[in-house]
Amino acid sequence: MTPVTLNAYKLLHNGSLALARMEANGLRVNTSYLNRAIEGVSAKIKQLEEKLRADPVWMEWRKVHGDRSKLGSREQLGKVLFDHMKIPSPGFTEKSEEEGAKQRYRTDEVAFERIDLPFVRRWVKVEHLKKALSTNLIGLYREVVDGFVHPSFCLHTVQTYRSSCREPNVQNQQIRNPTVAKIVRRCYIPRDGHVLVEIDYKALEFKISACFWKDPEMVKYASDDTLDIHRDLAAMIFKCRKVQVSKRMRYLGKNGFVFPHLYGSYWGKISPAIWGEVEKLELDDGTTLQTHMTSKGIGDEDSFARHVEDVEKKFDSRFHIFANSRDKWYDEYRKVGGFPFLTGFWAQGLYSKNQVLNTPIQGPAFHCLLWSLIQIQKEIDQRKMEAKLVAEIHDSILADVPIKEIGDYVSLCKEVMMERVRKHWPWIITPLDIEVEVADRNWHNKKVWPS
DNA sequence: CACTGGAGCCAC
DNA sequence: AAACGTGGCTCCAGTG
Repeated sequence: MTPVTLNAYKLLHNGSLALARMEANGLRVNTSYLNRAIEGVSAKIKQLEEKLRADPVWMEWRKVHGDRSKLGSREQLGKVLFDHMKIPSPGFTEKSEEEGAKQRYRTDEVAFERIDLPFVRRWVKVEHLKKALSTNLIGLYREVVDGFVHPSFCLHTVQTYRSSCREPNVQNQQIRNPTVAKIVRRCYIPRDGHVLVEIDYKALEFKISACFWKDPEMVKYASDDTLDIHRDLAAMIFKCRKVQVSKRMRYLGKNGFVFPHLYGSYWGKISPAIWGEVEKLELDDGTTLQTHMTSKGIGDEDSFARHVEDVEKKFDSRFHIFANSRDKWYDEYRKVGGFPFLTGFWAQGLYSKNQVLNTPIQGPAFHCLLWSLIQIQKEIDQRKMEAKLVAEIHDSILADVPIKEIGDYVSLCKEVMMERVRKHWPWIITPLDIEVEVADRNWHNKKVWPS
């Protein structure tokens, strides 16, 4: 892949300079909290592991694996549960299917979910804590210098010309699991007299998808504040009214259906995961989602799969330009051996069909953020502001801003991210919108900033 | 002992 | 026919 236009070259050049400034700034870390968190979580893990070792399942484990027994070994646990305790197997991993490959049981969370044993429940809990401890807490500790951490942001590693981040990766700090998110994100704090301001583009990838496919119905959807594609698809999938869609249901609409479908997955692959969640969810009136679905004539996994297939058809007939353009786009790639980006790059070489559908959206979506980041850094310098950009997470910018500059910083970002970038790239034919969050104490306690 | 691949989990 | 994309990071198992 190559930046084939001057603008594309400049974007990477100036982008690297802006990211370098960000790296130099660094994020402030609450080191005394970090130390306490490491101690606290370690103690909790130790305590839970003692309980695990007192459990009959551990006796069985010892019988099977003897002195080689390792509490952290998924493979060993799989053998204990599915071979020796005769618990129904969740099947084997994908690689196991390959010629001559070793047969390994699936040992992910879903595989363990339906096993109602205290040992297994506790084991999964310990794994969550271990992940937070080793990756997020100790991984951070290792990189802190004088109370600051300076992650490396790269523009040269990602196939789609997105960015990546390492040592530590602050682009994958936990946020979904509330308990763990709190432990992890409290490490990151603003400088004295500052707050952390995080500004993200709302539904950026869906909007860029609309711009890319030039589907009028998609553009309409992406341009109307009162419409919400993820919520509306959740309502269709769960056969309920839009107002009944909870946060979790919307999440499933977005990550369980809309994105997978936009990037080439299909009902047979995505419906089982959503169905698995139906059992756990309730509607606002207290009825379980499962009961609700049954009352709508969808009582099992198979009928749900057919229903999702139907939703897919409705999605494609509603956004028919999107649905019908995809094959043409892919055929053109196969003829030419490459494809252009809206941002002036050219992708050349072997790509799978789904990569050909995803890359021209994922890349340019990030480029909107990168272009904005460059401009915002430039303005901060010119205006001699004290605000410091400290991180970027694909569609959001994290800054460490003096309290007295919050107003100026937010209006600067609004102007750049919503107005100027559209003047720079006229192919952006939907409005762009942002959400502002401010954290006065740490990255975890961020609150939506009314605007 | 260094290294690699598999499996899994975190984010967008 | 096949079947969502991009990363970083960790632990374990196995190899030389």
